[in-house]
Amino acid sequence: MGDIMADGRTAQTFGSENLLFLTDEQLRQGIEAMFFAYRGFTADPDRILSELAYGRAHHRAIHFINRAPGTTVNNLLAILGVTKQSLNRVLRTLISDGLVESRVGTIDKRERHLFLTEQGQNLESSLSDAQRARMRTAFRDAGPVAVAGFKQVLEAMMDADMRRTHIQLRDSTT
Amino acid sequence: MGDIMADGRTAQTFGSENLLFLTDEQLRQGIEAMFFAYRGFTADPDRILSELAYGRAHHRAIHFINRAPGTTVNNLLAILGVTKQSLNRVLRTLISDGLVESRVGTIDKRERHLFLTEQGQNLESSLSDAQRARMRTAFRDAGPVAVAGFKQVLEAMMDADMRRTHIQLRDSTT
DNA sequence: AGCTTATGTCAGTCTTGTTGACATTCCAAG
DNA sequence: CTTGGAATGTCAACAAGACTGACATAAGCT
Repeated sequence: MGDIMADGRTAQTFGSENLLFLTDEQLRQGIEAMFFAYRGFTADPDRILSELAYGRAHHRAIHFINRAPGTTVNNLLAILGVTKQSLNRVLRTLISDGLVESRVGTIDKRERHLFLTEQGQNLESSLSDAQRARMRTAFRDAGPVAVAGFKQVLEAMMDADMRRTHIQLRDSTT
Repeated sequence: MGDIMADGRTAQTFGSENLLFLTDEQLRQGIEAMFFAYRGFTADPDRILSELAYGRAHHRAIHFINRAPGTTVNNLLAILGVTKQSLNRVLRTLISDGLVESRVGTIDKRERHLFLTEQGQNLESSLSDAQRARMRTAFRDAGPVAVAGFKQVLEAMMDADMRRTHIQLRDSTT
């Protein structure tokens, strides 16, 4: 359809042998690699979470509250890309379980600023440790050049607003 | 915890400046990059699917049936990593909607071999086109070296059995 | 003949997402 | 000062897609 040639190469392939890595087959392999890798990426924290009756949504909230302590609900909403009702259900359980603290804003009292309690930080650490251990092994096995390429491709794959959020988080902690 | 040093570097960091990309901060950035990129990765097909009352589960089934036509239900189960009840629900709708055909095996009549109908192939194409378009742009922007690194890290991140499945699929179509 | 395998199906549960409606609180503009 | 809108929270209902457990059927294997 459209730009697909009969032999399965894209139009860009012609005129430059450097672009042979853009065959449909190469792209499909990239797609499958993302699928299988994401499974591995989430497997370790998922195991820990399932024992605590929490899910991935709780992990994501905990991760980004840890990353940007004092963030508002609205800000977290934008990062996570879910509805406030969805996030609220997760936050409610985390707050009532004593993992997250919600403080009314001093400047704007409508806003709630979110922080991890000590207990929340402990869970964050154990989830993060598991995920980082896998990432560390993968990075070490692949080497620095591969890691640079990995990040480059991932950033190019994001939506523009997510790329902005990602870069902002990245640079704020470097 | 455990191997985390006070300054946030991992134990491996010491003794080799080449391994500075393994700081906890670098690993965290990798984790977030995966999260944001995966959102972009699924965004385009998700839009198409939502108009057809299908979800990601249908997409995954269609993708791998297209990739390995004639595959059995059991085989697909292993690739997708879900329960047969979960997969069956998806397959039932796809078969009754005329996108997938299920043929009783000739050698082993217990097995069902799965194929995309012409209609199924059409949907696969439009989903795949959308996803490949994004992947193609990302690959082109990042360049061949980055793409090689990207694939290398993703493979290192997979569980061993998923890596086997991935490599098997990759080599069977090259 | 009996055990195992492959598949399908029914019933129930859980997480996580959705929409819609409505209340509260507060800032800011008229 | 009042009113409109923004930020937040809550309730209710619903759907997708994962899960477990149980059971049925057919076919292959020993």
